[in-house]
Amino acid sequence: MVCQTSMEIFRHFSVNPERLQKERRNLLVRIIVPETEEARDKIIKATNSQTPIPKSSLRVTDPIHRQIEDYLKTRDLYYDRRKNYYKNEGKKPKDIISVSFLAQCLMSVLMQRPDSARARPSTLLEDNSAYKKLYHKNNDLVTYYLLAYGGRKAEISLKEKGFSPSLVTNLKFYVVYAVFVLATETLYPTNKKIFDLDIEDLSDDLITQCIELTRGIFDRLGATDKVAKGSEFLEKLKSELEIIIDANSNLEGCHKSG
DNA sequence: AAGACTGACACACGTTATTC
DNA sequence: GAATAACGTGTGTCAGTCTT
Repeated sequence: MVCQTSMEIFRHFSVNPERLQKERRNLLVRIIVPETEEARDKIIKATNSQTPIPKSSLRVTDPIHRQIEDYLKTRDLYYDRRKNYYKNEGKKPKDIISVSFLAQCLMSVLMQRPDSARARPSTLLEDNSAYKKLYHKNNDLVTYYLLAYGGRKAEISLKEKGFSPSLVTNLKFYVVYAVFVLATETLYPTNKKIFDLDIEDLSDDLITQCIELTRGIFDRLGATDKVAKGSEFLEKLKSELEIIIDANSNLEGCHKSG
């Protein structure tokens, strides 16, 4: 890709200005200034189609991803639609949300598939019906923000608690799922339910509770990669979450009647 | 049953932080 | 300010699982 090449050349001569004198090679560059963002993305898509690129990464030219990027930016999260764009802008890694990470959070919560998010992240995105469900144009952008925010917060929390890198990857999407289940009080959180949430609903306490819950089940099942990729973990987690939800709603019932 | 596909892992490399 | 340590990133291999 030309922008990548030109970027590298610029960096090279920025670091080594003296080499500019000796350099005699030429490079033909065609500069196109698109009128709109849509046109720009079409060009990217067309020029990239010469060399095969996985479908999932080409999807990021869909309008919905630009909308997500624009929205997250207003909340100080940076959606890495164009790889390394925000890194080059000097944004902090913890504020940069990769396309695949958001996708994994989405499938964990909206499709209740943390196992797939952990083990087979791109497979689901290749499937058109799943993709359309996760990135439906009617989904409110707040939903994407809350999922990105909650996902990143869970990830950071796991790291801060000193969990090993592999344990973090094995647990994080289950934690994200659990957090949103308890926050929305349903095993099957929808866009609508998440939309009604607030940042404060995704508290440190809730995340800690979910980390302990998932960790406990994971350990009991053997704490291996296989467990994190399999289906039993999710089943156990769901049934324990259901018990907690019931207990919470009974508690509320008592408060209201009493 | 085979092939596709995944993340973990190890490693090399470059950048940033720390120390003296 | 240089030397060193710590950290982060990219790449390739590998074992294991899921899909067909």
